[in-house]
Amino acid sequence: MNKKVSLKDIAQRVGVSTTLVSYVLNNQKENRIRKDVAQKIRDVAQELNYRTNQIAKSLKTKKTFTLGLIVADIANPFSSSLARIIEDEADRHNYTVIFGSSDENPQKSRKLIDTLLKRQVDGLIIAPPDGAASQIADLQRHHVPFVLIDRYFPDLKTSYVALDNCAAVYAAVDHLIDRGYRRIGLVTLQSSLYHMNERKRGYLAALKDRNLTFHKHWLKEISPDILKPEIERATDDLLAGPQPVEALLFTNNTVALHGLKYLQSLRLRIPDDLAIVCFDETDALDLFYTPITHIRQPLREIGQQATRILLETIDKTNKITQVNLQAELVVRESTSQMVSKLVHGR
Amino acid sequence: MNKKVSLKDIAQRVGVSTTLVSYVLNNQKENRIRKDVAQKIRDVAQELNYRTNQIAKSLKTKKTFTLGLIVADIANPFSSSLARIIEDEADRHNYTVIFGSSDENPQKSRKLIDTLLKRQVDGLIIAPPDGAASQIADLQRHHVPFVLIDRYFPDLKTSYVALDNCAAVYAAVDHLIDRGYRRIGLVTLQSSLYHMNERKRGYLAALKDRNLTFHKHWLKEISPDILKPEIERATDDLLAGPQPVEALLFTNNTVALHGLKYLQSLRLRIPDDLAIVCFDETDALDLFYTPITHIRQPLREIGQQATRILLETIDKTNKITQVNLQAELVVRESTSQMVSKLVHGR
DNA sequence: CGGATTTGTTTAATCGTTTCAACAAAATCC
DNA sequence: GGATTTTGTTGAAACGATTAAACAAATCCG
Repeated sequence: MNKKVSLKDIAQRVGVSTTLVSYVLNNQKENRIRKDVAQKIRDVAQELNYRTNQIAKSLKTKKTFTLGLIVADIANPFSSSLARIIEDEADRHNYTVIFGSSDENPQKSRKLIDTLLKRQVDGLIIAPPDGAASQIADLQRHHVPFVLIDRYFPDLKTSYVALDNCAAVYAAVDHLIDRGYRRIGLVTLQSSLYHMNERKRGYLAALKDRNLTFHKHWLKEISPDILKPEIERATDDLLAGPQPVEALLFTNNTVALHGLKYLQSLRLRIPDDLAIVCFDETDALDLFYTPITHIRQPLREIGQQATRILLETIDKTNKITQVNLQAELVVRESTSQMVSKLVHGR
Repeated sequence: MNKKVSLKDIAQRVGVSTTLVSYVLNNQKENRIRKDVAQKIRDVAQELNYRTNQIAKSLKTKKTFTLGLIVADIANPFSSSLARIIEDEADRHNYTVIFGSSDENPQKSRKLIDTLLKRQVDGLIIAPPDGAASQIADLQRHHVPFVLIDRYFPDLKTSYVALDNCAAVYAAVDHLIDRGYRRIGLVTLQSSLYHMNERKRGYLAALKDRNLTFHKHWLKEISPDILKPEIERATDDLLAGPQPVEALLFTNNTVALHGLKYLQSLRLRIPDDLAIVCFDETDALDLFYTPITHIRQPLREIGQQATRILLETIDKTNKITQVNLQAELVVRESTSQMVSKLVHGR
């Protein structure tokens, strides 16, 4: 690699001090510096193809203009869409983003936080995995600027931008009931994360408020490690017996994807045999033969707000901001008014 | 934010020099340092929750252990899957990744390269957009370690890891012909990027080698800016007239997604009305009602090799490595043996 | 005209590390 | 027992920038 050009090189070439070069290239003390000297410096900088050493600058100024982003898995469209929005929003303020995937694993998350802090990121945007509460509390104790996204810990008074998950699922289940479905199943992930519990809570609350008795075998909690087989078994279960569910709600995009694939392979007709609601919007949903009713998270809003809040926190340390956003229920044909069963069933 | 703990703080607390602390924490001069002093230093470091300031370290050592990654769009599953593989591979060597999306825009790409170099990344992995050849040549001229992925410039002697795109499409078209299809359309992106041309070349070569005359209206080149309407129009075109195409090949995942959505909305039966091959593998494909024959890129291989080559380049400057990988044609039902038309047509 | 002010530039310290060279004290050698 | 080597530690310069303070020269002002 070519020796890199430093302020000193420019200074020598022009015959001035590095201080002066620094002032000129940072547009400081403009009224004090002779125009011709300034121009000369700029010219030489250009000519030598000078590029600020941001590392040196950061060391001195104690600011890296870098944000750390921890998502569950950057390969998951939910994470990567969010990452893209955050990237753009950060860029708008001249920040760049270092990212890492925690794989829902608190050890990895801890290691990532450590790595990012060693690199002196100015702040963190974190989708914390299950079991990361103590790490987050630590961050707070050390006054590291951060914002949680997607998930948060209700016991911890931290900034976050998240969805009102309970309301989101409540609305979806309510909609199913409106459309005539009574036996409604929920396929969700085993997790003690608050946001996942909220989804469960919304489901139960909606059933209760509409006076439907809940049967506990309608609620399937899947181990994230053996997702695919468990989803298939859960689906089989829900559809078996004399009283199969009439509608099914998948509580995130991964579960939905595997679930839909399986339903496809069973040649089930949606919504005639089974109504479907999915959490999260993915390109994939569009390719399913029946357009799928789904819960759309305001990703742009989440990403932008999180970035905005983080940048504010970085600037003036104090204050905590908590944002709860509402999901949108996008109604499609997978939850059309239930007719067939009415005809047959009564 | 709490004042951060530095080597000096530890040194003062223990009553030794920062030099000694540095040696201990970096496991240097182990045989020279008294065991009890070393232990004391480690204890205090732990107690104060010391975290190396990687910025300072990097400034001194001229190594950031950071890779810059430039993809077209991190929100695109192709990019994000690759990003994830690169992240893991980098992590295995204690590197972290800063990323940016170029949106296929050479200005953005130039700006990203600049930003990343200012941050003194040790090397770059780049999927260069159309029109970025000169930027890449510049990098080379300045001996910046980098590897291109997915795309490259045949005129430039740079390291890259890419697919043999010509062979990939050739095999797909060959397969279609084997299965009895004769009128085969190609929907691709307008682009002067070599890899896209190669896809076109593979298509034409396959037709030629099998003695099928090519009709130029079978080849549709879409403007990336107005993707959706143009794909729909192209599809309409290809299916119109007395001699509609019998098979269609979409040359990347975005085109495929929009194309399939549109075919879905037309209620076309795949493969009876039209056989389909898609470039790239996505989760989305699995939800289409007919399993889709597709060209699978060896993403893991691409990401791992690119990272490996980059790290090698960083270590011992010289040598250029060019890797051409073969795609795999995953045959599914969307290209079943053509029967219907045979019956009707003859 | 001479002191005060303004103009244009430089000196030097600093950020938190690393690392070479120096050094005192202890151990070894002849 | 004095010279030499080894052991354990420290001083100081350096990385490439920023920035407060100092300073010389030019200009102003009464």
